[in-house]
Amino acid sequence: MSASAAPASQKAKSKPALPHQHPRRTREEHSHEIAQDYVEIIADLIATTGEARVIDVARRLGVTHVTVARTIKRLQREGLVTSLPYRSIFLTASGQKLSEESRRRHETVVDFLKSLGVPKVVAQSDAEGIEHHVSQETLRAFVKHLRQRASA
Amino acid sequence: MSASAAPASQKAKSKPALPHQHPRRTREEHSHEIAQDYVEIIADLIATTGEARVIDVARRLGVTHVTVARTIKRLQREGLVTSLPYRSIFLTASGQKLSEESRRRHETVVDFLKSLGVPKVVAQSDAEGIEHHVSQETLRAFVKHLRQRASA
DNA sequence: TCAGATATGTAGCTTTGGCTACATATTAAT
DNA sequence: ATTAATATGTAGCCAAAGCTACATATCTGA
Repeated sequence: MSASAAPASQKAKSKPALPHQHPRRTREEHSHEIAQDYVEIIADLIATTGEARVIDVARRLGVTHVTVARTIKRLQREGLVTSLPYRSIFLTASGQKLSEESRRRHETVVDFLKSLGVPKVVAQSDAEGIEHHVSQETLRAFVKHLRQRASA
Repeated sequence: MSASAAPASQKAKSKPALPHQHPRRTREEHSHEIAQDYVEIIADLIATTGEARVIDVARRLGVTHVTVARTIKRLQREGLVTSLPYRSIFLTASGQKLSEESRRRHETVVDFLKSLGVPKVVAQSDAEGIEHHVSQETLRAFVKHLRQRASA
């Protein structure tokens, strides 16, 4: 066997230097997903309980307060939240914006899945993972589908 | 302001000790997603070029060969692949199984998105992220939708 | 008020998934 | 058969996200 393989169907030569079809699941993407989860949760906590505390976020995510505290620092660095020692967490303008976008997207995905007959609980659960990977185009397709359903 | 917040709507007291609604995006889940990506790519490389080399996997993922080599070691530890120094990578029985499941699921998601009118390229791209978060139930709903479409 | 409960912070460890730089093996070509 | 190109491996760095253990601050209730 050669290092480059003797291509069967593909093309012919060794390394056609294919442009990597997808940079994809980079570390960065992942941490951005986490950022979205955080701002979504923070916004929700503020809306429903009046404020967002580290411990609440931790409970929601099922991680320890230490993890949350450290991540909050990162989000602060990135300008999404503000926080002071022993105080509750606030969203900056851009954090607000991101949380709203995320929430809207999240809801669309949930509604869409439910419209397919997926049980509510499952839809909510799946949406949390799916929402981060739905492009504008796909989201629009979801909305279109929902509208068709609605008008039918 | 109290540490526990004065709940508005939620319930009442401070920390109702809500069971964390979702363990979710744990580190483990993430590395499992990566495992699936790897076995999918490895299976595809074997199918299309005859063998899977570290460098090919690296090109497909858009990462360096070092990252791939280390991850392959992990997958080997986990019993999904076998590999020997300077040799190509093989899937174990369970690696095979996982790759097939992943591929099937991937294809279903792509077909489903396309059936919604999402452009092929976008569907493929989105599917890569979405496929890891689609539960059995949701997948079944996708299939059902596809069948209805087909018979319509 | 002050003591106990709860929340937050800090130190430090682990694994994972990125990377560069450099060494070595393998393959391919002359 | 050597050499040059390519692939693989190793060492070691980084950041993120998880953890436990322990210290400190804040809040609440008696």
